[in-house]
Amino acid sequence: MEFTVSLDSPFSLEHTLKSGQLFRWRKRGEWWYGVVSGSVLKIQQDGDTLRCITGSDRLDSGFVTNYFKLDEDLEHVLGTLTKDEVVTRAIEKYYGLRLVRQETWECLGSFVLATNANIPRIEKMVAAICARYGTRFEFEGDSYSSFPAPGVLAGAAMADLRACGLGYRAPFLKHVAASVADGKIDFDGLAALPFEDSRKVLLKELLGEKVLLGVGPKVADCVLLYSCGKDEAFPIDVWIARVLAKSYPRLIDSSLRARLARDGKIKLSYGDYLRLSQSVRKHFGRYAGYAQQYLYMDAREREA
DNA sequence: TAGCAGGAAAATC
DNA sequence: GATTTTCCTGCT
Repeated sequence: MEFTVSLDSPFSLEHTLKSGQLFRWRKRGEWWYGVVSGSVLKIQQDGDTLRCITGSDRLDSGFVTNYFKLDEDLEHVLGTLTKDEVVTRAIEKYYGLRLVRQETWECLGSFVLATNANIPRIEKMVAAICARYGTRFEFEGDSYSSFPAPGVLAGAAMADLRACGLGYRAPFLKHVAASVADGKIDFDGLAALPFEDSRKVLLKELLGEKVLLGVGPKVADCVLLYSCGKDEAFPIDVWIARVLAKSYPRLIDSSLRARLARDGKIKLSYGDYLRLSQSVRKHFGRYAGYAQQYLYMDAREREA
């Protein structure tokens, strides 16, 4: 199926797909190829038009609009952020970068793998579990695999999971997959809850047993921001922590600031994370997640 | 709450 | 080629 989507709000496909939210997009020639919802979405931006070619009728213009959140007025969103030189420069540089709305299970499964790994490695791990456990299909003569269903990963042998290069993350992914397969997390309900409540759901325990092993506040924030439309979520990873320490010290409470100055290294305890997260969300406002994504992109590109 | 381990691969030296 | 770092969380 082939169609176009006209943009009436700023959008940069390139910045969005390279911003570290998604792990399954590759550029070949002028086209971006992604496996989304079990089919290939092939897409190219030409000014204010998106050209799309898909392998499934389900991936129509409505789907694309929803996936890239094109219904969200980016100018308005960025206008609400509390500006300063640092975030203003990042926004100018990567203007059009948008948060996406990916499928919650895939997002959760992917970010469980993201602990202590860099992006090339995460992409490799995700590709490996898709190839090993996903459903294979063809598009334009090439072979692709869907992101595996939770029930499939829940039933996977630990040794096979480890063989995908997951290391110590293998048992976490299996556990999370089993919880999801057993319906212990109400994904649909998440979007309807206030932000802090939705995060509590992802971090919750039942009968003294953690429901989602390997999911702490950072991963929870990623899931809520990238798949549940919680635009106020502000995931704090090592890159963002460095940006905050360098450019936003006044958002960091004195105790943490003192420890940062003392040992230089940035390690956030659970309590540190929640306090800092709240402080930063209060500063940037209800679309804080957009500020986070622009700052993250800028910090990473600067390094490269 | 603080300290540490965890597995493997990428970055860096 | 060795060492350090890596979009962190769980356990004690």
